[in-house]
Amino acid sequence: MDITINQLEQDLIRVLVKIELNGVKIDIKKLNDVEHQLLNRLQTTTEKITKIAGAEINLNSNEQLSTLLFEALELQPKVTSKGKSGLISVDKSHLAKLKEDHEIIPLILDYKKINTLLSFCNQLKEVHPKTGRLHCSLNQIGTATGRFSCSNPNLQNIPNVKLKDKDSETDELKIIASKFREVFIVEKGCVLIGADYSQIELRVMTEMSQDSFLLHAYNNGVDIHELTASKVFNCKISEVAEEQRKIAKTINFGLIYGMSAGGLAKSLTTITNKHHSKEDAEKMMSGYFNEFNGVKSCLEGLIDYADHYGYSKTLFGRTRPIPELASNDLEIRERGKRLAKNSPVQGSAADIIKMAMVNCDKAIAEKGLKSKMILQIHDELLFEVPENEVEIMENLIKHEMENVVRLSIPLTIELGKGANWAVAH
DNA sequence: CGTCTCACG
DNA sequence: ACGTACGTGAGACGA
Repeated sequence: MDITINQLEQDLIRVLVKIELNGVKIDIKKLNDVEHQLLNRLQTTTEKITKIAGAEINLNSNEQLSTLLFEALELQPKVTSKGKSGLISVDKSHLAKLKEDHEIIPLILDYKKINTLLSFCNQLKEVHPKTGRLHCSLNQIGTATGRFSCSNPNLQNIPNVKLKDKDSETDELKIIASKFREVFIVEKGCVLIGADYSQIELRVMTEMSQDSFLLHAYNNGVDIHELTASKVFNCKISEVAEEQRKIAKTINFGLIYGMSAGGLAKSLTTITNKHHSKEDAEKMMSGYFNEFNGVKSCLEGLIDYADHYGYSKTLFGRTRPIPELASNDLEIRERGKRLAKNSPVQGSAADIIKMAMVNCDKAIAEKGLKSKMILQIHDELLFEVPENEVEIMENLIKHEMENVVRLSIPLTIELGKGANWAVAH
């Protein structure tokens, strides 16, 4: 491991200790209110389901659920995809396909949703008796790529639901789900500031590849998904249709994941609601790599590097062993290639925000400010800021995060503030 | 303790 | 012919 990464992780320890000790303030009253609503809905939903099913059934058991749907109610599964256990999948994407086939399906989907939301209520209730705040563990060596993981409770997977106008009266569960980030509040006299890096992983990809189209786009404020669409569909940027941009966005995501034609096809099918074959996806990918040839050679180079050394490396020297590349099993080697492509991207982004955390902490201390860093969510930092420090902190955060490293393209952040996490995001 | 499901980036 | 992307944690089930 590179010495600068070792130093970074060393410096970071103090920052993480502070974040964990600071904790996050929780609006217990609002949380209880949300829980109450969920419990009510759980009861009515369960009653309806038992009535239709005609018997008590444990909906948390996929086995029992599968028996009910495909044997007792004789529903025809649309896709008979089975996991290792040989059971027909009954996850929400599969259930959604059966929505029209039986009145019980929407109820089951609701039940599952309510259950997961209740689990978040349970986790968030565990505020510390002395501080009255919620203290998670940020696990510094929690992941293979260099990110943190977060546990007890995991505050990096709190539902992030934004309501559109049309949802405001129809989908009650969605409305309840949207409350979860409102529960994250700050002390009286403080403001919550959230700052997240804009497309940091695609920017890292741009830096690593030095692809001329990507460099140009990020240096000139061109919408990256529109650019991608114009290249893949061979049209002018101004002529890109909404759906084409959506597809391009999926391609850009896939790029970061080390996409395969099959994976892209499935994802395209889901987001467009239209079937896309593996061949479709293959065409789009070759179209993409034809244009963005800097990206193409970069990805090939990443595989060669990991193949040669047995590990991948980020822009700043963080390594990840990839023994999968030496496997005799073709599938495992394919996975190794995806890891070799993804890890440097995800890892470099992690390096960048970790450096920014150290710098923000240092700047806050040097200026003798009372503001506190309270959470990191991969590409986002949250701060609890006294009202009289808001302006100085906005400038400080923006400056430290955007200038933490000098790349060929700018790093930009989006900053929001308010009484809770929902409005600060 | 492995598997499945689902929440996040 | 088949399923199908990267990184996590929590919680339930069932062997």
